[in-house]
Amino acid sequence: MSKRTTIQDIAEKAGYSKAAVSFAFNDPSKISKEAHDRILATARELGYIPDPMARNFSRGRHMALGFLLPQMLQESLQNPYTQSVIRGIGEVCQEHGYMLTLIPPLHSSVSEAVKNATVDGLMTMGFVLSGKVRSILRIRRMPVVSIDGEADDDDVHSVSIDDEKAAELQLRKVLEKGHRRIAIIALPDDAYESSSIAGRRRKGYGNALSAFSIPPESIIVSSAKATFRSGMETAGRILDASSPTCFVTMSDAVAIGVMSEIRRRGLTVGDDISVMGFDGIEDSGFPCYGLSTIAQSGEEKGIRSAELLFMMIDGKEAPSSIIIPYEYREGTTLKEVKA
Amino acid sequence: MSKRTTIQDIAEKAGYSKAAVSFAFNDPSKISKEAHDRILATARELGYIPDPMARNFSRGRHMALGFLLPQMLQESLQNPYTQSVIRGIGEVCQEHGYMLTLIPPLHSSVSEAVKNATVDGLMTMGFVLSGKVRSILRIRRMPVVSIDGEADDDDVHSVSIDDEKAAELQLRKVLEKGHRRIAIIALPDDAYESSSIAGRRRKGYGNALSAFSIPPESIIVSSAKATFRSGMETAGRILDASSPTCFVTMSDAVAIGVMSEIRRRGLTVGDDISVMGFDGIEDSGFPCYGLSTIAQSGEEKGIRSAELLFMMIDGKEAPSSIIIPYEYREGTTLKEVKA
DNA sequence: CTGTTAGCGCGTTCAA
DNA sequence: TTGAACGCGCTAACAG
Repeated sequence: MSKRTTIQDIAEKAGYSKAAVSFAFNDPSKISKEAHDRILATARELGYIPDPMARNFSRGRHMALGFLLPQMLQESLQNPYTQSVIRGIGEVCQEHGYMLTLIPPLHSSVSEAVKNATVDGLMTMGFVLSGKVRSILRIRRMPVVSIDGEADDDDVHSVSIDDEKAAELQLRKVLEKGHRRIAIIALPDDAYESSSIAGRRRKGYGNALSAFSIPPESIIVSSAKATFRSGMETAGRILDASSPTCFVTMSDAVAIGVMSEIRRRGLTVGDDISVMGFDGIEDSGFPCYGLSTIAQSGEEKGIRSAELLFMMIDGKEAPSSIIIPYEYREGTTLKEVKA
Repeated sequence: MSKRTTIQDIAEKAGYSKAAVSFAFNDPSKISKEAHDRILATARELGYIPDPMARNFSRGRHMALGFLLPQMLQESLQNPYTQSVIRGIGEVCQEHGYMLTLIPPLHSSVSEAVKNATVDGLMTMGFVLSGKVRSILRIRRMPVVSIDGEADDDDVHSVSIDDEKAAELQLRKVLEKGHRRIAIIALPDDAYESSSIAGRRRKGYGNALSAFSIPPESIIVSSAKATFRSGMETAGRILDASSPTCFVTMSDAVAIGVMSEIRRRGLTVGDDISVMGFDGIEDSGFPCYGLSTIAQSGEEKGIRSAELLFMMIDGKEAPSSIIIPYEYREGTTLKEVKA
């Protein structure tokens, strides 16, 4: 197995210096057309492609953005909403000539992963960064954008919607339709903190309830991972034990699971039991069978996050927090409660 | 903005050589416990983390596998089957302490992307690598695994099922149920080649048809991208123009779209029109409402591919082609044709 | 066994 | 157009 062809080999064979070869590939205007031609011809002949890692190393750039995966690649990637966010990020990366690196916990450790990540910036979605991880990021001077994360933070910039208000709107719509036997399926609090997305939305639910003078105790609240299956299972458990007139979920994926379980039991979504989702994954081409939901553009979140990250990487002034819009999307799964 | 802390700084401050510092992080057994402690303490104090890029550069490894995205990040990532493959890859990466890099066409060029990809190996799914790309890969000595790609190839190893046989089985099941007015929705041929996945499966369909002595002309064949939306639209067009008793698709995503369109028209899947899928995405937690399908494990494909890649990276002997099993999965969407 | 020296990997880029 | 320094950590060879 012969050694790789290096810039040196080309320089020698072509009769120029390493610098000239480098220019031939990066800035032909700095050398003569003749040199340029000769060098490229030699490169083609010997089969030479500048080693991207060496290149990145000397330029001090990785040409990749990282997406930090909290735990299981499994769950996160299963959610169509996450996918649309990734798609948004991917678009921006592509424009900038960047790659997108998925970073799973390295040997089960997020901090190890962050220590070793060869990326110019990092994004995270919906989970609270531990102090340890943040300190590593600070030492590495790595720009971070937290999607759906804590809003006000010195180091970590964020992109999100106003989750409290959005959740309040969501529940208001349900209450306005007369529902009182409501089952809320929240996202798991990844921390017990109220700064988490689930915490903020719960607060919004509280606001809606008190606006309608409804005691929080009358509402069934459980939580489920943002997957279809988890939605099915949770709905199953709830329906075994009680009979809500409406399910309110914090994610469309869960809502779809709930709907599927409702149908499995021979009931009709909408007429028998109402369902309210959150995310608006129909936008990403996913069939949602008329799911009523709070729509927020995952793609836009991804785009804005990546753009934010690139601003930081380029040393430009960047807003510490971006709030994107949301809206109630009327569907056919939320109906007036039966008398 | 002060400079990053380097191994040099730690060496000086701790009173040891650079080598000692390096050992402290990589192979503590080569130095005394005392030195180890002092060095790590100093590192913590000054805020030092070995630069992963420099590390990778000197070790000659990227610690990342690449997943080449043919065109739009959009479509590929939208398909639950692709996701399950990625999940499989992710698992293996995690075990090996590797990252997974998604590689979109760089500035719209796949070859540019491949030239610049900082990964130790590459995977591709369901599309034929151009000669140009292959030559780049050869020059870069980059191991490649093609998932669902060409089977027999010198450089490119592959992981797939026996698509021809699987497709034959799929159509046989449909024919056995008495269907004759059949609409096949194939995948687009990404090349006009019969070596493509769509080509191989079409061949299988041909075999099934001739086994039943049915003229191929009596079958409606169209093609659609592997997305829900595309499935809906294509089904819509077909139903506007004709009335098949059964849809046969090359992907569950399309099948789900078809089912959704059938329902939208007030018809019942199974009783009015049968639907047959391909992939078995239910395994990945996706609600498929009893879709009859040819199941192949995406996760296993991902796992085997990544493992294959790691063998090649480690210079071990690796099989040039891996065939994984598939099976017909009976559901409720394929029924006996009405008399 | 502990620790050091020195050179390497491969392009990039500045001063000449 | 080029020589030489540089980026940063790894590691073979060697000395105490």
